[in-house]
Amino acid sequence: MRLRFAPSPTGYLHIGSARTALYNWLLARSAGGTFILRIEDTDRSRSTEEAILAIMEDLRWLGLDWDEGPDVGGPYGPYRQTERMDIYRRAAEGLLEEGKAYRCGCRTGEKCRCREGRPSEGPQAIRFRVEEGETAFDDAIMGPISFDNSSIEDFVLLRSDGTATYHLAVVVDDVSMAVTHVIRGADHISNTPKQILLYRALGKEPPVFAHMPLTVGSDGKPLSKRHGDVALSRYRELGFLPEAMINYFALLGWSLDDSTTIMDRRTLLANFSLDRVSRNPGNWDMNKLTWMNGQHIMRLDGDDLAARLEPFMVGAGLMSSGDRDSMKLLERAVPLIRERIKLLSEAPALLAFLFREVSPETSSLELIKGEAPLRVLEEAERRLASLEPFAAPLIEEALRGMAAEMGMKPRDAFQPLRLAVTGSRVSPPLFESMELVGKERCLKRIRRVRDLARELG
RNA sequence: GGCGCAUUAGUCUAGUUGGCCUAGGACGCCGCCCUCUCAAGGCGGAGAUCGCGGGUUCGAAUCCCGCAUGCGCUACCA
Repeated sequence: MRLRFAPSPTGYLHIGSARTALYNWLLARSAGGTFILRIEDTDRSRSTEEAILAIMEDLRWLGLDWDEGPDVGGPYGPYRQTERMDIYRRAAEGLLEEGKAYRCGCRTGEKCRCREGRPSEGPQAIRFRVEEGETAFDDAIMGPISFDNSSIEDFVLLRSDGTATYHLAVVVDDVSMAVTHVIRGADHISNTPKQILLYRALGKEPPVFAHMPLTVGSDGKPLSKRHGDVALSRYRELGFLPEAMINYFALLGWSLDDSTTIMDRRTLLANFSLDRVSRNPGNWDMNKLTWMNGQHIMRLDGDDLAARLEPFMVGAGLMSSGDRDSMKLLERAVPLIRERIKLLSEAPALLAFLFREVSPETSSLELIKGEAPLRVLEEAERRLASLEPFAAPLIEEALRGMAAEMGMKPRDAFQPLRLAVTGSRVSPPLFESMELVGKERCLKRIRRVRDLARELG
Protein backbone atom coordinates (compact mmCIF):
# COMPACT_ATOMS: atom_id res chain seq x y z
CA MET A 1 0.00 0.00 0.00
CA ARG A 2 1.50 3.32 -1.08
CA LEU A 3 0.00 6.70 -0.25
CA ARG A 4 1.15 10.23 -0.73
CA PHE A 5 0.55 13.74 0.43
CA ALA A 6 1.11 16.22 -2.36
CA PRO A 7 0.91 19.83 -1.23
CA SER A 8 1.63 22.76 -3.47
CA PRO A 9 4.12 25.01 -1.74
CA THR A 10 2.41 28.32 -2.30
CA GLY A 11 2.32 29.22 1.38
CA TYR A 12 1.86 27.83 4.84
CA LEU A 13 0.32 24.44 5.50
CA HIS A 14 -3.43 24.91 5.76
CA ILE A 15 -5.26 23.03 8.50
CA GLY A 16 -7.46 21.41 5.87
CA SER A 17 -4.40 20.09 4.05
CA ALA A 18 -2.90 18.95 7.30
CA ARG A 19 -5.98 16.87 7.95
CA THR A 20 -5.70 15.33 4.49
CA ALA A 21 -2.07 14.56 5.17
CA LEU A 22 -3.02 12.91 8.45
CA TYR A 23 -5.61 10.62 6.90
CA ASN A 24 -3.14 9.50 4.24
CA TRP A 25 -0.47 8.97 6.83
CA LEU A 26 -2.79 7.08 9.15
CA LEU A 27 -3.87 4.67 6.47
CA ALA A 28 -0.31 4.12 5.26
CA ARG A 29 1.10 3.59 8.73
CA SER A 30 -1.74 1.50 10.06
CA ALA A 31 -1.39 -0.85 7.11
CA GLY A 32 2.38 -1.01 7.19
CA GLY A 33 2.49 0.80 3.87
CA THR A 34 4.61 3.60 2.51
CA PHE A 35 3.96 7.30 2.93
CA ILE A 36 5.31 9.66 0.30
CA LEU A 37 5.73 13.40 0.34
CA ARG A 38 5.55 14.93 -3.11
CA ILE A 39 5.80 18.61 -3.86
CA GLU A 40 3.40 19.88 -6.50
CA ASP A 41 5.21 23.00 -7.52
CA THR A 42 4.19 23.16 -11.15
CA ASP A 43 2.82 26.60 -10.45
CA ARG A 44 6.27 28.10 -10.48
CA SER A 45 5.26 31.68 -9.96
CA ARG A 46 3.53 30.94 -6.67
CA SER A 47 5.79 28.22 -5.30
CA THR A 48 8.61 29.03 -2.95
CA GLU A 49 11.46 27.20 -1.31
CA GLU A 50 10.55 28.61 2.10
CA ALA A 51 7.06 27.18 1.78
CA ILE A 52 8.47 23.71 1.13
CA LEU A 53 10.61 23.94 4.23
CA ALA A 54 7.74 25.31 6.30
CA ILE A 55 5.39 22.55 5.19
CA MET A 56 7.91 19.87 6.05
CA GLU A 57 8.47 21.42 9.45
CA ASP A 58 4.73 21.51 10.12
CA LEU A 59 4.35 17.86 9.13
CA ARG A 60 7.21 16.86 11.40
CA TRP A 61 5.68 18.82 14.22
CA LEU A 62 2.48 16.81 13.78
CA GLY A 63 4.57 13.69 13.78
CA LEU A 64 3.73 12.70 10.23
CA ASP A 65 6.92 11.18 8.90
CA TRP A 66 7.43 10.16 5.29
CA ASP A 67 9.43 7.33 3.76
CA GLU A 68 10.06 9.01 0.44
CA GLY A 69 10.23 12.69 -0.33
CA PRO A 70 12.26 15.57 -1.66
CA ASP A 71 14.61 15.63 1.31
CA VAL A 72 15.04 11.90 1.88
CA GLY A 73 14.81 10.75 -1.71
CA GLY A 74 13.50 7.31 -2.58
CA PRO A 75 13.32 4.84 -5.44
CA TYR A 76 10.61 6.71 -7.34
CA GLY A 77 12.09 10.19 -7.33
CA PRO A 78 12.47 12.95 -7.97
CA TYR A 79 9.70 14.09 -5.66
CA ARG A 80 9.25 17.59 -6.96
CA GLN A 81 7.15 18.09 -10.01
CA THR A 82 9.35 20.81 -11.43
CA GLU A 83 12.05 18.16 -11.70
CA ARG A 84 9.77 15.79 -13.54
CA MET A 85 8.63 17.92 -16.44
CA ASP A 86 10.26 15.76 -19.09
CA ILE A 87 8.37 12.73 -17.75
CA TYR A 88 5.08 14.54 -18.25
CA ARG A 89 6.05 15.71 -21.68
CA ARG A 90 6.95 12.22 -22.78
CA ALA A 91 3.65 10.93 -21.45
CA ALA A 92 1.72 13.60 -23.32
CA GLU A 93 3.59 12.90 -26.51
CA GLY A 94 2.95 9.21 -26.13
CA LEU A 95 -0.76 9.86 -25.92
CA LEU A 96 -0.50 12.11 -28.91
CA GLU A 97 1.09 9.36 -30.97
CA GLU A 98 -1.59 6.91 -29.98
CA GLY A 99 -4.27 9.37 -31.02
CA LYS A 100 -5.55 9.71 -27.47
CA ALA A 101 -4.66 13.36 -27.42
CA TYR A 102 -4.34 16.09 -30.00
CA ARG A 103 -2.72 19.44 -30.52
CA CYS A 104 -4.83 22.51 -30.14
CA GLY A 105 -3.92 26.15 -30.30
CA CYS A 106 -7.33 27.60 -29.66
CA ARG A 107 -8.09 30.10 -26.97
CA THR A 108 -10.02 28.75 -24.02
CA GLY A 109 -13.69 28.31 -24.46
CA GLU A 110 -13.45 28.57 -28.20
CA LYS A 111 -15.15 25.88 -30.22
CA CYS A 112 -12.56 24.36 -32.43
CA ARG A 113 -11.93 21.66 -34.96
CA CYS A 114 -8.53 20.67 -33.66
CA ARG A 115 -10.04 17.44 -32.43
CA GLU A 116 -10.69 16.39 -35.99
CA GLY A 117 -7.08 16.94 -36.84
CA ARG A 118 -7.21 20.49 -38.08
CA PRO A 119 -5.02 22.30 -35.60
CA SER A 120 -5.20 26.03 -35.59
CA GLU A 121 -2.32 28.42 -35.84
CA GLY A 122 -0.21 29.61 -32.95
CA PRO A 123 1.29 27.91 -29.89
CA GLN A 124 -0.06 24.41 -29.46
CA ALA A 125 -1.25 22.80 -26.28
CA ILE A 126 -1.97 19.10 -26.04
CA ARG A 127 -5.53 18.16 -25.18
CA PHE A 128 -6.86 14.83 -24.03
CA ARG A 129 -9.48 13.27 -26.23
CA VAL A 130 -12.48 12.34 -24.10
CA GLU A 131 -14.42 9.54 -25.77
CA GLU A 132 -18.13 8.94 -25.32
CA GLY A 133 -19.30 6.74 -22.52
CA GLU A 134 -19.54 6.72 -18.78
CA THR A 135 -16.81 6.88 -16.19
CA ALA A 136 -17.53 5.41 -12.81
CA PHE A 137 -15.59 4.56 -9.72
CA ASP A 138 -16.26 3.27 -6.26
CA ASP A 139 -15.10 5.88 -3.81
CA ALA A 140 -13.85 4.38 -0.58
CA ILE A 141 -15.64 7.05 1.39
CA MET A 142 -18.43 8.39 -0.81
CA GLY A 143 -19.47 5.15 -2.45
CA PRO A 144 -20.22 4.62 -6.12
CA ILE A 145 -20.02 7.73 -8.29
CA SER A 146 -20.44 8.00 -12.02
CA PHE A 147 -20.18 10.65 -14.68
CA ASP A 148 -21.37 10.79 -18.23
CA ASN A 149 -18.35 11.57 -20.36
CA SER A 150 -20.36 14.13 -22.27
CA SER A 151 -20.02 16.33 -19.21
CA ILE A 152 -16.25 16.18 -19.42
CA GLU A 153 -14.45 18.45 -21.82
CA ASP A 154 -11.31 17.68 -23.72
CA PHE A 155 -8.92 19.02 -21.12
CA VAL A 156 -5.41 20.28 -21.57
CA LEU A 157 -2.57 17.94 -20.63
CA LEU A 158 0.40 19.97 -21.70
CA ARG A 159 0.29 23.74 -21.93
CA SER A 160 1.58 25.48 -25.01
CA ASP A 161 4.67 26.44 -23.03
CA GLY A 162 5.42 22.76 -22.58
CA THR A 163 4.54 22.50 -18.88
CA ALA A 164 2.14 19.92 -17.51
CA THR A 165 -1.24 20.71 -16.07
CA TYR A 166 -2.30 19.38 -12.72
CA HIS A 167 -4.29 16.48 -14.18
CA LEU A 168 -1.40 15.17 -16.24
CA ALA A 169 1.13 15.63 -13.46
CA VAL A 170 -0.83 13.91 -10.71
CA VAL A 171 -1.76 10.95 -12.81
CA VAL A 172 1.71 10.46 -14.25
CA ASP A 173 3.24 10.85 -10.82
CA ASP A 174 0.80 8.56 -9.07
CA VAL A 175 1.34 5.97 -11.78
CA SER A 176 5.11 6.20 -11.75
CA MET A 177 5.26 6.32 -7.97
CA ALA A 178 2.99 3.28 -7.77
CA VAL A 179 0.49 5.05 -5.54
CA THR A 180 -2.29 2.66 -4.61
CA HIS A 181 -4.64 4.87 -2.59
CA VAL A 182 -5.45 8.50 -3.11
CA ILE A 183 -7.09 10.24 -0.18
CA ARG A 184 -7.91 13.85 -0.93
CA GLY A 185 -10.53 16.53 -0.45
CA ALA A 186 -14.03 16.13 -1.82
CA ASP A 187 -13.38 19.11 -4.05
CA HIS A 188 -11.56 16.66 -6.29
CA ILE A 189 -14.52 14.40 -6.91
CA SER A 190 -15.37 16.15 -10.15
CA ASN A 191 -11.75 15.89 -11.27
CA THR A 192 -11.61 12.19 -10.73
CA PRO A 193 -13.25 10.99 -13.96
CA LYS A 194 -10.74 12.96 -16.02
CA GLN A 195 -7.94 11.33 -14.16
CA ILE A 196 -9.43 7.87 -14.46
CA LEU A 197 -9.70 8.40 -18.21
CA LEU A 198 -6.04 9.34 -18.21
CA TYR A 199 -5.05 6.25 -16.25
CA ARG A 200 -6.86 4.08 -18.76
CA ALA A 201 -5.30 5.91 -21.70
CA LEU A 202 -1.92 5.23 -20.17
CA GLY A 203 -2.86 1.58 -19.83
CA LYS A 204 -2.87 1.68 -16.02
CA GLU A 205 -5.38 0.76 -13.36
CA PRO A 206 -6.57 3.73 -11.31
CA PRO A 207 -5.80 3.67 -7.59
CA VAL A 208 -8.43 3.49 -4.90
CA PHE A 209 -9.92 6.95 -4.52
CA ALA A 210 -11.19 8.23 -1.20
CA HIS A 211 -12.65 11.71 -1.07
CA MET A 212 -12.92 13.15 2.37
CA PRO A 213 -15.47 15.81 3.25
CA LEU A 214 -14.17 19.34 3.34
CA THR A 215 -13.59 21.32 6.48
CA VAL A 216 -15.66 24.47 6.61
CA GLY A 217 -16.00 27.44 8.89
CA SER A 218 -18.70 27.91 11.51
CA ASP A 219 -20.93 29.42 8.83
CA GLY A 220 -20.61 26.39 6.57
CA LYS A 221 -18.46 28.25 4.05
CA PRO A 222 -15.04 26.98 3.00
CA LEU A 223 -12.45 27.73 5.64
CA SER A 224 -10.67 30.97 4.98
CA LYS A 225 -8.77 33.61 6.85
CA ARG A 226 -11.89 35.39 7.91
CA HIS A 227 -12.85 32.38 10.01
CA GLY A 228 -9.69 32.82 12.04
CA ASP A 229 -6.43 30.97 11.89
CA VAL A 230 -5.99 28.56 9.03
CA ALA A 231 -2.24 28.09 9.11
CA LEU A 232 -1.21 25.05 11.10
CA SER A 233 1.89 26.85 12.36
CA ARG A 234 -0.34 29.40 14.08
CA TYR A 235 -1.80 26.66 16.23
CA ARG A 236 1.63 25.73 17.41
CA GLU A 237 2.26 29.35 18.31
CA LEU A 238 -1.05 29.58 20.13
CA GLY A 239 -0.04 26.72 22.38
CA PHE A 240 -1.78 23.73 20.87
CA LEU A 241 -0.26 20.28 21.19
CA PRO A 242 0.32 18.17 18.09
CA GLU A 243 -1.45 15.35 19.96
CA ALA A 244 -4.56 17.48 20.23
CA MET A 245 -4.43 18.63 16.63
CA ILE A 246 -4.21 15.07 15.43
CA ASN A 247 -6.99 13.94 17.71
CA TYR A 248 -9.20 16.77 16.55
CA PHE A 249 -8.38 16.30 12.87
CA ALA A 250 -9.13 12.62 13.18
CA LEU A 251 -12.50 13.17 14.81
CA LEU A 252 -13.48 15.85 12.34
CA GLY A 253 -14.90 13.43 9.83
CA TRP A 254 -14.11 10.10 11.40
CA SER A 255 -15.13 8.23 14.50
CA LEU A 256 -13.87 5.19 16.33
CA ASP A 257 -17.20 4.27 17.87
CA ASP A 258 -20.13 5.97 19.53
CA SER A 259 -18.24 7.42 22.46
CA THR A 260 -14.45 7.52 22.27
CA THR A 261 -13.27 11.10 22.02
CA ILE A 262 -9.79 11.50 23.45
CA MET A 263 -7.34 9.34 21.55
CA ASP A 264 -3.60 9.12 21.27
CA ARG A 265 -1.63 8.36 18.16
CA ARG A 266 -1.45 4.65 18.92
CA THR A 267 -5.19 4.32 19.27
CA LEU A 268 -5.68 6.19 16.04
CA LEU A 269 -3.22 3.98 14.22
CA ALA A 270 -4.75 0.84 15.60
CA ASN A 271 -8.29 1.79 14.63
CA PHE A 272 -8.29 4.13 11.67
CA SER A 273 -10.19 2.98 8.64
CA LEU A 274 -11.70 4.63 5.60
CA ASP A 275 -15.09 3.03 6.03
CA ARG A 276 -15.73 5.01 9.19
CA VAL A 277 -15.06 8.34 7.56
CA SER A 278 -18.13 10.53 7.48
CA ARG A 279 -19.46 12.12 4.32
CA ASN A 280 -20.49 15.44 5.76
CA PRO A 281 -18.41 18.59 5.72
CA GLY A 282 -17.13 19.38 9.20
CA ASN A 283 -17.27 22.76 10.88
CA TRP A 284 -14.01 23.88 12.39
CA ASP A 285 -14.78 24.33 16.07
CA MET A 286 -12.11 26.19 18.02
CA ASN A 287 -14.01 25.58 21.21
CA LYS A 288 -13.85 21.85 20.98
CA LEU A 289 -10.26 21.89 19.78
CA THR A 290 -9.29 23.99 22.76
CA TRP A 291 -11.08 21.69 25.18
CA MET A 292 -9.37 18.74 23.57
CA ASN A 293 -6.01 20.44 23.94
CA GLY A 294 -6.67 20.82 27.65
CA GLN A 295 -7.44 17.12 27.86
CA HIS A 296 -4.15 16.23 26.21
CA ILE A 297 -2.22 18.63 28.40
CA MET A 298 -3.63 16.85 31.45
CA ARG A 299 -2.43 13.55 30.08
CA LEU A 300 1.14 14.63 29.49
CA ASP A 301 3.61 13.65 32.15
CA GLY A 302 5.22 16.39 34.15
CA ASP A 303 8.65 16.66 32.64
CA ASP A 304 7.22 16.47 29.17
CA LEU A 305 4.76 19.27 29.88
CA ALA A 306 7.51 21.37 31.39
CA ALA A 307 9.66 20.92 28.32
CA ARG A 308 6.83 21.99 26.07
CA LEU A 309 6.10 24.96 28.26
CA GLU A 310 9.69 26.18 28.20
CA PRO A 311 9.57 28.06 24.88
CA PHE A 312 6.44 29.86 26.00
CA MET A 313 8.04 30.86 29.30
CA VAL A 314 11.12 32.02 27.46
CA GLY A 315 9.00 33.91 24.98
CA ALA A 316 7.27 35.69 27.83
CA GLY A 317 10.61 36.73 29.23
CA LEU A 318 10.17 34.74 32.43
CA MET A 319 13.23 32.56 31.97
CA SER A 320 16.08 32.13 29.61
CA SER A 321 16.41 29.15 27.36
CA GLY A 322 18.12 26.16 28.93
CA ASP A 323 18.31 27.66 32.42
CA ARG A 324 18.51 24.68 34.81
CA ASP A 325 17.15 26.39 37.91
CA SER A 326 14.22 27.83 36.06
CA MET A 327 13.45 24.47 34.51
CA LYS A 328 13.48 22.84 37.93
CA LEU A 329 11.06 25.42 39.21
CA LEU A 330 8.90 24.97 36.13
CA GLU A 331 8.82 21.23 36.64
CA ARG A 332 7.71 21.69 40.22
CA ALA A 333 5.03 24.13 39.13
CA VAL A 334 3.60 21.94 36.41
CA PRO A 335 1.31 19.91 38.69
CA LEU A 336 -0.27 23.16 39.82
CA ILE A 337 -1.32 24.27 36.37
CA ARG A 338 -1.77 21.16 34.29
CA GLU A 339 -5.49 21.15 34.96
CA ARG A 340 -5.77 24.88 34.70
CA ILE A 341 -4.51 25.56 31.21
CA LYS A 342 -6.03 24.63 27.91
CA LEU A 343 -3.23 26.20 25.90
CA LEU A 344 0.48 26.09 26.58
CA SER A 345 0.49 29.84 26.05
CA GLU A 346 -1.64 30.33 29.15
CA ALA A 347 1.10 29.15 31.48
CA PRO A 348 3.29 32.28 31.64
CA ALA A 349 0.51 34.46 32.98
CA LEU A 350 -0.35 31.85 35.59
CA LEU A 351 3.23 31.27 36.72
CA ALA A 352 4.79 34.69 36.39
CA PHE A 353 4.71 35.19 40.16
CA LEU A 354 7.20 32.37 40.59
CA PHE A 355 9.75 33.90 38.29
CA ARG A 356 9.63 37.57 39.12
CA GLU A 357 8.43 39.93 41.79
CA VAL A 358 4.80 40.92 41.70
CA SER A 359 2.58 43.62 42.99
CA PRO A 360 -1.14 43.25 43.60
CA GLU A 361 -3.27 43.93 40.59
CA THR A 362 -5.03 47.24 41.06
CA SER A 363 -8.43 45.82 40.21
CA SER A 364 -8.29 43.57 43.28
CA LEU A 365 -7.16 45.98 45.93
CA GLU A 366 -10.52 45.90 47.67
CA LEU A 367 -9.52 42.42 48.87
CA ILE A 368 -7.11 43.98 51.32
CA LYS A 369 -9.24 46.92 52.39
CA GLY A 370 -10.56 46.92 55.92
CA GLU A 371 -9.67 45.47 59.26
CA ALA A 372 -10.02 41.76 58.66
CA PRO A 373 -7.62 41.47 55.72
CA LEU A 374 -5.04 43.49 57.55
CA ARG A 375 -5.23 41.20 60.57
CA VAL A 376 -4.94 38.18 58.30
CA LEU A 377 -1.80 39.54 56.71
CA GLU A 378 -0.24 40.38 60.04
CA GLU A 379 -1.11 37.08 61.63
CA ALA A 380 -0.08 35.00 58.61
CA GLU A 381 3.28 36.73 58.48
CA ARG A 382 3.87 35.87 62.12
CA ARG A 383 2.84 32.23 61.83
CA LEU A 384 4.67 31.56 58.57
CA ALA A 385 7.86 33.16 59.82
CA SER A 386 8.34 30.37 62.31
CA LEU A 387 7.31 27.58 59.99
CA GLU A 388 9.91 24.96 59.22
CA PRO A 389 10.10 23.36 56.76
CA PHE A 390 8.18 25.67 54.50
CA ALA A 391 6.12 22.97 52.83
CA ALA A 392 2.60 23.09 51.47
CA PRO A 393 0.97 20.69 53.98
CA LEU A 394 2.43 22.59 56.92
CA ILE A 395 1.53 25.93 55.40
CA GLU A 396 -2.00 24.73 54.92
CA GLU A 397 -2.20 23.46 58.48
CA ALA A 398 -0.91 26.73 59.84
CA LEU A 399 -3.15 28.94 57.78
CA ARG A 400 -6.29 26.89 58.27
CA GLY A 401 -5.65 26.90 61.97
CA MET A 402 -5.21 30.61 61.83
CA ALA A 403 -8.46 31.15 59.96
CA ALA A 404 -10.34 28.96 62.40
CA GLU A 405 -8.95 30.75 65.41
CA MET A 406 -9.77 34.08 63.89
CA GLY A 407 -13.28 32.88 63.14
CA MET A 408 -12.89 33.57 59.43
CA LYS A 409 -14.08 31.65 56.47
CA PRO A 410 -11.16 30.07 54.63
CA ARG A 411 -12.02 32.02 51.53
CA ASP A 412 -11.92 35.37 53.30
CA ALA A 413 -8.67 34.54 54.98
CA PHE A 414 -6.89 33.22 51.94
CA GLN A 415 -7.81 35.69 49.27
CA PRO A 416 -5.72 38.56 50.73
CA LEU A 417 -2.79 36.16 51.00
CA ARG A 418 -3.25 35.02 47.46
CA LEU A 419 -3.20 38.59 46.29
CA ALA A 420 -0.05 39.24 48.27
CA VAL A 421 1.86 36.18 47.12
CA THR A 422 0.71 35.89 43.51
CA GLY A 423 -0.45 39.41 42.77
CA SER A 424 -3.81 38.14 41.57
CA ARG A 425 -7.15 36.95 42.90
CA VAL A 426 -6.88 33.99 40.54
CA SER A 427 -3.90 31.71 40.84
CA PRO A 428 -2.73 28.13 41.25
CA PRO A 429 -3.50 26.62 44.67
CA LEU A 430 -2.27 28.93 47.41
CA PHE A 431 -0.28 26.65 49.72
CA GLU A 432 1.63 24.91 46.97
CA SER A 433 2.27 28.26 45.34
CA MET A 434 3.68 29.58 48.59
CA GLU A 435 5.99 26.65 48.92
CA LEU A 436 7.38 27.25 45.45
CA VAL A 437 7.75 30.97 46.02
CA GLY A 438 9.76 30.12 49.09
CA LYS A 439 9.64 31.33 52.63
CA GLU A 440 11.68 34.48 52.37
CA ARG A 441 10.04 35.81 49.22
CA CYS A 442 6.64 34.89 50.61
CA LEU A 443 7.16 36.78 53.81
CA LYS A 444 8.52 39.74 51.92
CA ARG A 445 5.47 39.88 49.70
CA ILE A 446 3.10 39.51 52.62
CA ARG A 447 4.83 42.30 54.54
CA ARG A 448 4.71 44.55 51.56
CA VAL A 449 1.01 44.04 51.04
CA ARG A 450 0.43 44.32 54.78
CA ASP A 451 1.98 47.79 54.62
CA LEU A 452 -0.11 48.59 51.60
CA ALA A 453 -3.22 47.47 53.47
CA ARG A 454 -2.36 49.81 56.34
CA GLU A 455 -2.10 52.68 53.90
CA LEU A 456 -5.44 51.83 52.33
CA GLY A 457 -6.99 51.84 55.80
C1' G B 1 -26.89 26.83 -16.71
C1' G B 2 -24.71 21.59 -16.90
C1' C B 3 -22.63 17.70 -14.00
C1' G B 4 -21.40 15.71 -9.17
C1' C B 5 -21.60 15.15 -3.83
C1' A B 6 -23.85 16.03 0.81
C1' U B 7 -28.19 16.87 4.36
C1' U B 8 -29.16 13.42 12.58
C1' A B 9 -29.69 19.21 18.28
C1' G B 10 -25.57 25.67 17.83
C1' U B 11 -21.14 22.13 16.63
C1' C B 12 -18.48 17.06 15.87
C1' U B 13 -20.73 12.55 15.57
C1' A B 14 -23.18 7.06 16.85
C1' G B 15 -26.83 4.77 14.15
C1' U B 16 -23.13 -0.56 9.04
C1' U B 17 -27.84 -5.89 6.51
C1' G B 18 -35.25 -1.40 8.46
C1' G B 19 -37.78 -3.32 14.58
C1' C B 20 -33.28 -3.67 21.13
C1' C B 21 -33.72 4.34 18.72
C1' U B 22 -39.51 6.64 23.67
C1' A B 23 -32.26 8.56 18.52
C1' G B 24 -26.49 7.17 22.11
C1' G B 25 -21.70 9.93 23.16
C1' A B 26 -18.76 14.56 23.05
C1' C B 27 -18.00 20.20 22.76
C1' G B 28 -20.75 24.43 24.06
C1' C B 29 -24.90 26.27 27.27
C1' C B 30 -27.75 26.13 32.22
C1' G B 31 -28.10 24.24 37.37
C1' C B 32 -26.22 21.56 41.63
C1' C B 33 -22.06 19.20 44.26
C1' C B 34 -16.85 19.47 45.48
C1' U B 35 -13.84 23.73 46.84
C1' C B 36 -8.55 28.61 49.34
C1' U B 37 -9.46 31.58 43.82
C1' C B 38 -9.50 29.60 38.96
C1' A B 39 -9.69 25.13 36.88
C1' A B 40 -10.33 19.93 36.84
C1' G B 41 -13.86 16.32 38.37
C1' G B 42 -18.93 14.34 39.69
C1' C B 43 -24.29 14.66 39.09
C1' G B 44 -28.47 16.59 36.56
C1' G B 45 -31.02 19.65 32.72
C1' A B 46 -32.53 22.23 28.22
C1' G B 47 -31.64 21.29 23.08
C1' A B 48 -33.10 16.75 17.06
C1' U B 49 -40.86 15.59 14.94
C1' C B 50 -33.26 12.39 12.02
C1' G B 51 -33.73 19.02 5.46
C1' C B 52 -38.99 18.93 3.14
C1' G B 53 -42.85 16.06 0.50
C1' G B 54 -44.43 11.53 -1.25
C1' G B 55 -44.13 6.35 -1.39
C1' U B 56 -42.59 0.75 -0.07
C1' U B 57 -43.54 -1.94 4.68
C1' C B 58 -46.99 -4.70 10.15
C1' G B 59 -42.83 -1.26 11.18
C1' A B 60 -37.93 3.72 8.26
C1' A B 61 -33.05 8.16 10.66
C1' U B 62 -32.17 3.57 8.04
C1' C B 63 -35.01 1.39 1.20
C1' C B 64 -37.22 4.17 -3.45
C1' C B 65 -38.82 8.82 -6.02
C1' G B 66 -39.33 14.07 -6.19
C1' C B 67 -38.13 18.87 -4.18
C1' A B 68 -35.24 22.35 -1.41
C1' U B 69 -30.75 24.00 0.49
C1' G B 70 -25.40 23.90 0.79
C1' C B 71 -20.84 22.86 -1.35
C1' G B 72 -17.64 21.32 -5.41
C1' C B 73 -16.18 20.92 -10.62
C1' U B 74 -17.27 23.08 -15.25
C1' A B 75 -9.33 27.12 -16.59
C1' C B 76 -3.40 26.30 -21.14
C1' C B 77 -4.99 26.98 -11.28
C1' A B 78 -3.90 23.12 -8.08
